Amino acid sequence: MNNTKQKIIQHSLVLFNENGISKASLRDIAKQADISVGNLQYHFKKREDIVELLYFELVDKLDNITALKTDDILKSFINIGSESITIFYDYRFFFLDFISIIRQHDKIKNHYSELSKHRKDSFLEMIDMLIDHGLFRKEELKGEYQSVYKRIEVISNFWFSSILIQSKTLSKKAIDDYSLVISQSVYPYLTEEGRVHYKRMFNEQVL
Amino acid sequence: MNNTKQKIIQHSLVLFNENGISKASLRDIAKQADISVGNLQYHFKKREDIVELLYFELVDKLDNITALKTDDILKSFINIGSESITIFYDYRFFFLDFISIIRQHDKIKNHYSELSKHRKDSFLEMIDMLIDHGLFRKEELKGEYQSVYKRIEVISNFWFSSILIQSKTLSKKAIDDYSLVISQSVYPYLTEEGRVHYKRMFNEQVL
DNA sequence: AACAAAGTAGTACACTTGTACTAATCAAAA
DNA sequence: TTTTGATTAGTACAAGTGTACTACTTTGTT
Repeated sequence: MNNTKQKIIQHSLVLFNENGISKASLRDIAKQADISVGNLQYHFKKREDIVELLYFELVDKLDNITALKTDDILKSFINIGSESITIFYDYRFFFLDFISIIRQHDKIKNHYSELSKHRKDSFLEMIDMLIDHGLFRKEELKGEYQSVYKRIEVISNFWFSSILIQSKTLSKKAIDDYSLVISQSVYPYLTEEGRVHYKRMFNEQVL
Repeated sequence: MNNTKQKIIQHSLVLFNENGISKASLRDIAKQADISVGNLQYHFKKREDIVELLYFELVDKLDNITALKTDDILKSFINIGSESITIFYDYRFFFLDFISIIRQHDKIKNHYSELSKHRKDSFLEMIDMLIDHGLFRKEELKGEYQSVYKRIEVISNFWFSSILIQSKTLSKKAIDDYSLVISQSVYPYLTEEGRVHYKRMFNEQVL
């Protein structure tokens, strides 16, 4: 990608993450990237093109999460979550402005919808494997693990928003907090054997 | 409250809920309420005053959730959640624009922060009661129920946002979906006796 | 009836925004 | 070297926004 173009999206990302998309005017971005507004417009015909490009950058990075095939399947299950949220953090503007973006970009909306479906399928597949390995218990309610996924989905999409509501700023600590909350949310579904693994992984103090 | 003022906030709420705060200009609101912009400005010096007033309306309604002291304590536990989310729905603009509101209104941010703390305390008290009654199991991880609350908090705050990401519009069905997801999220913490109650309440098909 | 206060309408202004447009500069190929 | 196309800067404009301001109308009190 062009050097200038690179500079633009790089600085856009910073501005977006800091104060939200709506607070970053084209003039702000141009100034930050140390180029003229005319130049900015030359590279991005429409303002929203920047957002789209950043979104698909995010998607790319998510696609490249390798399952990290450890022999410990529970560990890689948890790892995928951690890696995802780490990428989310880098593009947090997207999640902080989720609704307004979705309302404006049908393309992004549709794409993310599809992406979520895939992620859900992968999740459920992984759960099946974990059940087969005797680490997770079987479903006791109808659609129980779908419901588990739904919860994790909401929490991951809006974790940073949730943090920002209560604290002044957002830091990388939010990533670890997320991992803790998610792993704890999964704990009750573990079998005896699964809990042994869990304990080993987190050195969690089981009461 | 004044009749005109009432009309303003009523129509503001509709517009806000439909397309988000940022898409509702003062002229839009005035037009919708069938008054002049001048008149609108007479009643609300600053645009943000409307938002604040609506927010405190929401808070008022939340305060008035009576515990509905059924003899069934599990039922009233679930009921509080349902009633909350029903009120949330009426003021959904607030949750759909959560971050931008928070960024703009320190007053609201601080207030909601406090409110959340109270809600958390109430939640944990209720859990203690449920444990005492033998319906919930004891904590097995450190801060386990705090983590449960955190999850419920995020999900309730961003449930409607989450729905809107995937579907075209928002309907009251979202309320029931929420109740299902939340009750399922609590199920694994129930004791044997608790699960009997649960089954009775929801006629849930336990596999 | 008179009058003060509250309520209402309409206009105007200053500011910001996205973006269209033109001219200047640069890079590279012929 | 010339020339062509890509890149950059700067200016201008139209639209929309919040809000200040003035004048008119209604209401209620004395």
